[in-house]
Amino acid sequence: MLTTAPKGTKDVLPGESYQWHYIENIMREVCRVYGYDEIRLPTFEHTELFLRGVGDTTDVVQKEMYTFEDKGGRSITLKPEGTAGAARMFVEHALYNEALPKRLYYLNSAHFRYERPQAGRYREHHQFGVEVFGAPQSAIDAEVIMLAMAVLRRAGLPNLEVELNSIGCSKCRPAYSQALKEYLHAHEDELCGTCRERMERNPLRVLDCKVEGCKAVAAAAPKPVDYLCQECAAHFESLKAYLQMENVKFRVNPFIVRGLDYYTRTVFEILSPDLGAQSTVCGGGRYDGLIEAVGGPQVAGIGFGMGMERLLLALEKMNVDIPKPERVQLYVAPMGEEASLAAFDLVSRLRQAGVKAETDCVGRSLKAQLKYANKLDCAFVAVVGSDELAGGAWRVRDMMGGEETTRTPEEIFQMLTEATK
RNA sequence: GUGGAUAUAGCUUAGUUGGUUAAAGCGCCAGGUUGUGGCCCUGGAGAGCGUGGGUUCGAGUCCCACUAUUCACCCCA
Repeated sequence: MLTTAPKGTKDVLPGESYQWHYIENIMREVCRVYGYDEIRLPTFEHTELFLRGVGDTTDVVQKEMYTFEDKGGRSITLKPEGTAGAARMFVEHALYNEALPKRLYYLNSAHFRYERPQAGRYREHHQFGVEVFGAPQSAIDAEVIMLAMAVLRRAGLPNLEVELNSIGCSKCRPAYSQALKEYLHAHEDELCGTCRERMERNPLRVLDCKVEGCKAVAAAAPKPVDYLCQECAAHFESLKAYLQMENVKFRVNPFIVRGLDYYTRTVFEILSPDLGAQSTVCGGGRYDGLIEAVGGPQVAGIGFGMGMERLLLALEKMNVDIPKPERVQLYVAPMGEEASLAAFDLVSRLRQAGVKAETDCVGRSLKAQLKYANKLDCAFVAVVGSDELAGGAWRVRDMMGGEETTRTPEEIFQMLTEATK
């Protein structure tokens, strides 16, 4: 117990952190080009925020939140998703008074959901995500989807599928809900137990039930797309036109409705079909009513979340080549105390000059040091003993070929600092 | 929350029909010339077999429970 990480959590080991850096750099770089600014938000929020923002009928809120009372008697929840917190920040700091739209992103943001872990699903996972406030036009929907695709493509992920849907707005939703409920009532006996329950409260969710009987009912059910009001329909058409113009392949999937209540109009998912059961790498949509729901003015919003562990898992499954971290440029192998001091000094100078260098600090024999340097995959090893100290020239071994030259410490310093320039 | 699978050294595994001090490869450490790596050789450290019960003269090997891991459902990133 003591030496086991809690269920559903995962350590990033020293040999794998470079993979995170790889995707983080891509995310930052793509966001830079698209003009998105980074935000960092708290890991926990008042429980109330998620009840109001995400919706208290959703599975996420009802059964997956890590909620507890703090010592001051407040109900606190570790964030299960990122958008509600961003909306809260937007309202709290009155960012709607600044130039809109506000394009924002976050990464390595920890999210918590109490679920049974499995491949690509953790109780604590990290998301890269984007939120844009104050842009109701469909051009932003297209931009956000393209940004997500740009990140995934740059990371090297093949076989991506974009699935798109529109679930309408507060104007057209009631008529649709009505029609859907009537239809579902007529087919109630064909539905599974859960669907019969949620049919009243949250009928949309029946559409993506995976039970065979429900799938059959859902297949013939009224679709949100057929009930869109004129504005929503136009918005959706326009989004599709943007994507087509930019050659973003997508498929309209009338069954994606997403599990968070704040979505309006556009919802989308990006799938990596080779990922197994948890194939959604990225999911998001528009939330034009959320800012108001958390107490702000009426400001449109759209965003997505991308699972970083899932992206990494997909890259691994697809054997995507991630650039290895920089090797140690020089290992200095001293023999004797005096040599150790000289070695320490050269290494310090190299480090200050930005060269990745290392020397012995556990008193190993020369042979053992060379073995160690070999394991580290060092480019060069410099050997210093009493002879070298006396003559002023150290032996420098190229670990690739094995050939040795002699150079003064100053020459070694020059050689390596030149190389990094 | 539901269902299935698995649980032996740091890692990957072997452990015959239950029977002496639990085995191998990799990795780690040290040697194989008194100052030289990657190959090879030798030696060493390291598990008492997930935990707790039970059956038995005797269990890593059988039974039960628990826990953990894992895959799928559900949900979602």
